[in-house]
Amino acid sequence: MIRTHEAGALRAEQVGQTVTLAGWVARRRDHGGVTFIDLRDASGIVQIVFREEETAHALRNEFCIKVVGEVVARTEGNVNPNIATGEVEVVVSELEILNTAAPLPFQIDDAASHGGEVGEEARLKYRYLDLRRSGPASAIRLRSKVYQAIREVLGRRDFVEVETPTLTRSTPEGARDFVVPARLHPGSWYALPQSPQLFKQLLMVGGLERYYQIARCYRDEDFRADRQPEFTQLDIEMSFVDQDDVIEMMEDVIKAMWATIDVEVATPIRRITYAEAMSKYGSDKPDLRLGLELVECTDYFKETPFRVFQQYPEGYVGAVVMPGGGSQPRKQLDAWQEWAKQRGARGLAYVLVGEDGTLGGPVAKNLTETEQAGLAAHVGAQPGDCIFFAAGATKSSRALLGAARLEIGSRLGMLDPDRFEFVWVVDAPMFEPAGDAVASGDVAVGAGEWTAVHHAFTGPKPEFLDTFDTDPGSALAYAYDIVCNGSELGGGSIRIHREDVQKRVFNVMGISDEQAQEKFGFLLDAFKFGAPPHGGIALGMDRVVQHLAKAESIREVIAFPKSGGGFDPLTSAPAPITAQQRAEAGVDAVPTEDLSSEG
RNA sequence: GGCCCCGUAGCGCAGUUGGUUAGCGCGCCGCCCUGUCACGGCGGAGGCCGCGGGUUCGAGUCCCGUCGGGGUCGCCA
Repeated sequence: MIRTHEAGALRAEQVGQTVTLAGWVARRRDHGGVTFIDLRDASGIVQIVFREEETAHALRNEFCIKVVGEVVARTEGNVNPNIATGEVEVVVSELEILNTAAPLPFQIDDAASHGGEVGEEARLKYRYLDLRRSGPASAIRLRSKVYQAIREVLGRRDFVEVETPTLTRSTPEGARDFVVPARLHPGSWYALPQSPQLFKQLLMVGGLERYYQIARCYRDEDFRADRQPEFTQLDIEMSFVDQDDVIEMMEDVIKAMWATIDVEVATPIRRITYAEAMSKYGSDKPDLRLGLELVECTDYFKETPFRVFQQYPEGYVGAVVMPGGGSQPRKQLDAWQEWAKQRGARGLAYVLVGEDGTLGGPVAKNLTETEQAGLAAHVGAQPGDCIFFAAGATKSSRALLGAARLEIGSRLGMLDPDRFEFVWVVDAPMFEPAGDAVASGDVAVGAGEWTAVHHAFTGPKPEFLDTFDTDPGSALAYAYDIVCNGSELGGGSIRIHREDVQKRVFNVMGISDEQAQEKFGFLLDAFKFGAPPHGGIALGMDRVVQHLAKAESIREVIAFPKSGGGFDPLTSAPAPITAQQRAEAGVDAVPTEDLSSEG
């Protein structure tokens, strides 16, 4: 080793020792006769002192240096309590510049942040410099700790870590695939996996029984704050298990992951049904740090003269209360209307509850006296509150109220970032009408009236085994999602392990036997050979670590993330290729048959 | 694909109802300084105001387009 000690590890115990340190110049304070430099390495910072004028003068920020010197105690009054090594300093006797540094595109030292936060564009372009900063560095280190925790738990439980192909064929998650030309088969393409879904099921057929993988997955979809085109899943599959077994195992993993930030997750984690989540929170991933349940009002306004609320019995009227919202100025209430319009709603009806209990706002006068009299009690509003309403189609109205609920929570500062509220959302429907979910036919799996809510390999709950194809609308899936603070960390299901059941599911989705054989023949074949009952789960690790790091974006917890449009600001990928590369890759091969109509 | 916000010095930002020489902080360069730790002092360099067009006597500022970034809805189970 070039060094004998780590800079951040020096304490009073080392006083008197001669040490060799190596690291970066974090900051310098040149007094002419004496120069102080904060030397930074991965372990932290220590102040080193140069007594001779000449040596230190040439040093600049982020020079990589090696020094030999004696650890001395700082005199009283010179101790710096702000750093871990503040009781000592190293008096340098030898300096070696290992590498100089060009002027920096932005400042690295934490203390320099008073010059302003560094923009993300600059940070990502010079991510290797960004990673020298304490915040980004600790996020990446946290991620590593979390992975270790996962491997410890799953190793202890006899899970087998298996790698699956990343050059594979298009799988049916429903997102757009990234594709890779196959040089040896011009006109044919690999797809990058959206998840190892099919492979992990095949591993169960293969008798592995307990599999996991920290797997890179790829989906060619538009960007969001919590999405990247390549992302990482903790992918798990188990044989001979029930929903409760998967959940129990996952809770153990979650406990271990949150223990890395010294948070104890209480288990068992509560469970709510999909139906309950939708009706109470207007979301399939409710944020339970917040009470503020939606209140169904369809019946309440059964005979209302107010046209907007005349939804009984087919439509929906619901409400959510904003505590203390009754005193919002008109301007703010108008802003809510804008907010709702941006979400595609016509507006957001509201009623203000006065301090004396009388109702105000433009909607109130349209309600009957009886309706007015009982309203506050029905929705649980107190004097001084504001009641927001949505009316119309159930799904979109609840979604609007659910979003309003979160907006209220965030405006009122009710979403404590240090709290973690977990919940399992279970009993989701197996299918939804295809028209609901599928706007663009190119990503639709199957051409039927129904599409899988989870994915096509999710089994029905046992009680729907006989009826799921005759009455797809009411069948519940044997699936579960783990949600934390309104963010879906992951989900899974008990899979179909029988060929006949799988074919019936494909049929509901409008996938013919021939098409199924063409796309998933290898899976159906596998099921013929004593496939065990199995199920599993996948967690989005970028989101998990984002939560643990309390980061604003998943980009913060990815070493080299992409920016909008899938562009990598560091390498400038994607980039054009040469004509020769095109020719060799077979990108321009003319397909002999057109598969576009198959879906 | 729709909508919203942002592009001004290396970085973070300000720039008034359009007005003549575009500022501030940090950083950078030089000199000074023996106890600083956000060291300090003096001096200095550094700008196609994202790009293209338009309006105007005059555009960083207004209009149109375009590119880049961020967010959001669609989409992503």
